[in-house]
Parts: sequence; structure tokens; C-alpha cells
Amino acid sequence: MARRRQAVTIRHVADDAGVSLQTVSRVINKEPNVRPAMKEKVQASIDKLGYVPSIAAQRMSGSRSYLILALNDRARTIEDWRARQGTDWVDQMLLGGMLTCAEHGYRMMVELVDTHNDHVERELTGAIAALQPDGVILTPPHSENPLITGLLAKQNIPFARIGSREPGPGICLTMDDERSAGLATDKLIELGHRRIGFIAGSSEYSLSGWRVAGWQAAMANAGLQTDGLCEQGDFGYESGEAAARTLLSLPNRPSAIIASSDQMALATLEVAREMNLSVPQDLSVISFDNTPIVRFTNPPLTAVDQPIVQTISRAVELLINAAKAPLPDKPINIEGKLEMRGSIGPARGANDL
Amino acid sequence: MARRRQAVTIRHVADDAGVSLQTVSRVINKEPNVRPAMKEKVQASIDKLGYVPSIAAQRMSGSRSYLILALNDRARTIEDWRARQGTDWVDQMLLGGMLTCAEHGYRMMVELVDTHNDHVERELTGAIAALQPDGVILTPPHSENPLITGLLAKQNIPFARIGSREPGPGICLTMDDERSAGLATDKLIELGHRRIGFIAGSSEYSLSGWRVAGWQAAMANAGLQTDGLCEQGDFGYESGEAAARTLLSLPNRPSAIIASSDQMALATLEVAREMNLSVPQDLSVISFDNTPIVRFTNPPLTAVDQPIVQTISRAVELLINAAKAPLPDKPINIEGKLEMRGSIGPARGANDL
DNA sequence: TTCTGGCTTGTGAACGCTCACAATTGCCTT
DNA sequence: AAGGCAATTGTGAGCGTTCACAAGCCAGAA
Repeated sequence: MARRRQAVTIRHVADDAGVSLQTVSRVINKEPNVRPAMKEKVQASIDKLGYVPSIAAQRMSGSRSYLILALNDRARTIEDWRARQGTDWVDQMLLGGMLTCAEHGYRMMVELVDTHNDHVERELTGAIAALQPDGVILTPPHSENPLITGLLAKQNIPFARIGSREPGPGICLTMDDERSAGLATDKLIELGHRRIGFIAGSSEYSLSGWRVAGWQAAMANAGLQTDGLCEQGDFGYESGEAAARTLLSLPNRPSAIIASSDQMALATLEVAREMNLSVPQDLSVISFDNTPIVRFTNPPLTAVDQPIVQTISRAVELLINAAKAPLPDKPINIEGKLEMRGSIGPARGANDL
Repeated sequence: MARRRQAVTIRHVADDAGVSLQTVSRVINKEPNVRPAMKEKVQASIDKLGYVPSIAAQRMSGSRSYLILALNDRARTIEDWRARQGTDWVDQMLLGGMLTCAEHGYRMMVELVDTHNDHVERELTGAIAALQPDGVILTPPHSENPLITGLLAKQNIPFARIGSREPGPGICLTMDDERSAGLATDKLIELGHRRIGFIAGSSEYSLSGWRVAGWQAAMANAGLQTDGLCEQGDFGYESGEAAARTLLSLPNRPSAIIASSDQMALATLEVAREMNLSVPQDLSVISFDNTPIVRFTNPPLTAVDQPIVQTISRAVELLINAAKAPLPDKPINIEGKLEMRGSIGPARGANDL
């Protein structure tokens, strides 16, 4: 294989425009203090030759790498991955991140790392040394791993923590889970439901706790009981099935269930069908995430939309900007909203109230 | 922001081990002709110092970039992306590609490019100049875009074309669409179905045509008619809805339908429900892709599993290897298989046959 | 007119690594 | 024991870009 060289380098542009390398560099980097006429001349040469700076060289010479690294939980095996289902999240992340990166001339790279692995530290330092990204995005559960956040802080790399609120280095972005859960709960209460069950997500994610808290607060606020109405799940389908079965087998079963993930809501729908409960007449269901799948269930699921794309997009912008301005200290909270579909309805006998 | 330098460079390792830079380089690159004792000594220093070579520097000095670029169709907007649904494909690609890359010390980067855009050429050359990948993976419909393949060939970059068979530069990998469609058709015929409808995918993808061909061949082979039983779709839900409605409104409606995508199969299920046809008693449905969603429909969909992960994984391996051995000329065909679930059953009156 | 000081542009070095080639080593032959 | 050849190690240059600094330029003030 022939050694592949850059086709057109900064030198070609400089020669073509009859200026120095540095001047071209300044135009590329949109630095101030370049006379408009000069800038135009150089830009013309760049366009003419189709010049694109080599990221490798840019990185080498100590400037930015124009790279944002997104750290994601890695499935140990492919089966594992498939079994989890909730992968649509990754798509949205990618989408939001990449498009926003592209707008700013950056690129996003995804790295899959196992949180439960002893080698996290090694894998991460390796990735950073190899890639030298300008910023890192941490998704749960990485965002709450002190080993990872500590490492990034030590290396002085700006990073964003999605779905975390722990104070410390890095900017936190959350999707206001309490409020979202509250929103869903309030809606059901408004429809006359008094016994509202909740299926919690994996306790490994602290956002699971926030959601439960939001539900509890809303219930308490309306003077409603929550005892025995919360079942633990892990975001996956099977766990949702078990939880729904437990809740719906209760002597005084809830007339509505909020599930902390679309997968668990799907499972709830299925359990209801098995038990001959029709949705929404006998049971109202609300889910979290609002991945595309919820539009095709029967009935379509009312869901809390997680503004993932928006959140990641915001994170990317902050990280890119971090080269100039320091990251804000305060956590950023992006509000979700309830997307209404057919899976909820008035409680039986609601009009009696 | 402080200029971030590489923490530990090849020089540190060389000093620590008391050898020359080149020797360390040789060890890193697993070159032959390094005495075992030497290799061990160097490796010990590498491990001790936690050295990881800078990809930027490696690329600069003319060797590999350890980067595979995967070109994907870009949704113009976020809404567009969401509406398409079929995003799970991307997940699988990422997964298969990344894990395989990681095994070989490579990384995969995804680039979203609009095929219908006038700037494809510019975007692609830009990405290549900036990233200088060692190989490129093209997914449909990019894999059949002569502008793109031509460009890559001219730049002498090894590339893989997924879902294409057009002769020309680059290695083609397909998932044997005729055979898969044939498999599905044969199964239905075996169950006694005689009128089997087909919903084709977007004509922009030539694999759509292959699937139709596979169905037709299998039907012809069994002496069955196909006239009027094929409807055009575009892989999306809405198109599937329209196609299914047309097929099921036929005076002599088919007792089974094969849809070229999971989304279109979902739509078919929904149309059947509307028309009070129960699946699989009144209608058998088979879909293509086998994305996770099909397990949660009611009934779960029998689907042709597309070995995407396997295919991408294979492509990555070939591309990485292309640095040494040239790419094989012959297209590679990876077989799919039928995954049986509850959406198919014997034809009404099948036992009469 | 001459000088000061800010804007513009240019210069050489450096970034971390691999390439091509040169120098050294070890080992087998004669 | 000397020669020769292959295996092993080392050397200097260069990849494309930006950095720090130096040099040139022009305007307005003295």
C-alpha cells in the first residue's frame, strides 16, 4: 500500500495565495486581526484547491483536536446488547451529538466502555491519550463513576455528565426527572386515578430515584397513598413484566401505572392483555423515554419525552465552548414533557368524585 | 486553557527502557525482528508508564490512522430521523463495527452524509482529508453511489460496500436477499399458503429488488401466481400501511404477507387489526430485519434476521487487513435466517391440500 | 517630521511518531 | 580465525499544523 499523503496541504494554499503558512492558519481558525482583503484571497485559494486541514496535524501542533468523545456503557456481548433493547437511546445521542458537532466543525466519537470492568481506568486513559479529545460526554452510569470523573478532572479535560447531579468537576445536565414524573402523576390524578403504581428503573442510576421521588411527591401533594405501589425494575422488559404482574395482582390493584422506561411499559401492556384488562379502560399506562416504539403499540403509549437530543446537543455546545469560557458551575436541567397518546383515560367512576 | 501535551510519549518510554525511539516504535507496532528480551523490556516500560501512542502523531508520520469511517445516510432533520424509525440498524452497525475495531486496536467513526445532497462529494473529501481513515464502510444507499465509490477508488482508500453488488472497486458485502426472501416464501408455501403478498422496500435500494426477485422465484418454483401481489413501499411505517391496505382489500386477498422491513410489517399487523383479521389465523406475516421491536408486537413477528452485526464485523476485518493483503474481488454473501415467532400459521384449509 | 503603539504578516521551532537508511551485532561458513 | 550475511538496533529527516516571537506596516500624537 502506498503511503498516503495529504493531497492538498496548508502549504499549497499558502503558495497559491502568495502568503505565509501562518496567515492561512489564521484564516482557517477564524482568528481576528486579518485584513478582510487578505482573508478573502486566502479563502478563495482554499475553496479553489478544496483544502481541508488535517485533524491529525492540528492536534499534533498542540491545538484542538476537534473531537468530542462520548462514553457509553458497553454491552459485554452482542446478545447482551440485543437483550437490553433500550439502545434507541444511543441513536438519539449520536444524532444530537453529531449534528451539533458538525455545525461547529467538530466530530463526535463514541467509545464503549464497561463500567463494571476493572479496566475502566485503563480503557479511558487509553482512549484519551490516543484520541486527545477536546471534551468528553459521560452518560449514565458512567457519569456517576468517581473513578472516571476524577480521571478527567485530573487531566483537565472538560466533560459533561448526563443524568447526574453530584457536585464536583464537570458540568451536569439532567432531564428534570422529578418534574417529569410529577407531570405524569399529576395528569393521572387529574383523570381521577387514586391508586397509581410506579415501576422504578435500575437502582444503579440515580435518576431512577429521582423519578420515584417525583411520583411520591405528587401523590403526597394530592393526599394519596404510595405504600406498596412501587416495584423495582431495571429498565428491561422482563423486569417490567414481573413488576407489572405484582402490581396488577394486588388485592386493590392500581388503576394506573407509570413505568420508568418504554420497555417496562410495553411489558405492562402485555401483562394487562394477559389479565384481560383493557387499556385505557381498566388501566392507564404512562412510560418514560418516548422512543419511537411507543407509537406502534396498541394502544399507543402516552410517554414522558426525554429531550435527549436537546440535552446532548447542549452538552456538546458547552464542551466546545469550554476552550474559551470555563464550564458553568450550576447543573443544567432540561425539562421533559408529557406526550399524550391513547394509553391513558379517566379512572373508572372518576365522575363520582 | 493550558495547552495539553501528551503526558507520556514514546521518548519517555525509550529513555526509561534505555533504547532508541525506533525500537519502541517497533514494539508498539508488533514488528518482527525484535529480540524477545528487548521486546519484553520495552513492553515493561510501556506498561509501567501507561504509555499509549498518539493516533494523531502516528497518522502524521505517515502510518495508519487506526480509523475506519462508516458513512451513513443522514436524516436532514431530527424529525425526519425520528420518523424513519429504522434507526436500530445504526445501533447494530455501530456495535458490530466498534467491537470488531476495538479488537484490532482500531476505532470506528460514524459520519452522516446526505446522499441527495449536492455536496456529497465535498463532504466526503472533507471527512477523508480531515480524518484520513484507513478504510471506509458504505451503507446503502451510499454504497451504490458512483460519485462516492469513484472518489474513494481515486484516493486509493480501501472501502466496503454493504448491500451492493455492482462490480467495481471496493469489496461488496450483501446479506443474500434473494435467498432470504425465498426462505420466507418457501416457509409460507410449506404452511399451505398459495396467495402470498409482498411489500417491497424503497426502489432506491437495489436490495429491494433482490428481495422481490427471491419471492417471485420461490413462487414460480411452486407454480404460484404473483400478479398484483406486490406493492411498493419505502421501508417506512406509513408506506407499509398503504401497501397492506391495498393487498388486504383485494377481492381475493392474500393469506400471507411478506414485508421488506419490520416497520412495514408492524403496519401490516395494525391494518389487519383494523380489518378484524386475526394473525396468524386469518393472515400470516413475515418481516425483514428482525430488529428488537418485533419481539414485542402482538403476536411477535416471524422475521428474516439480517446478520448486520456479522456483516459489518466482516467488513471491518477486511478493511483492516487491506493494509497488507488486497481486498478480495468476489462479493461476499452472508446468509440470513428465518426467525420463527407467532405471526405465521397454516393457511385456512391447508389440510385440504 | 519623527516617534509611539496597535494592527498585520512572517519566521523558525516544536508537536510525537514513523520512514528510509545506516550502523551494529551475532552467528554460521569456509 | 576471518569473512559474510542476516538479524537487530540506531540515526536523521520529515509529516502538516500551530506556537511564540519577530518584523513590518500604518495611523495619529508630539
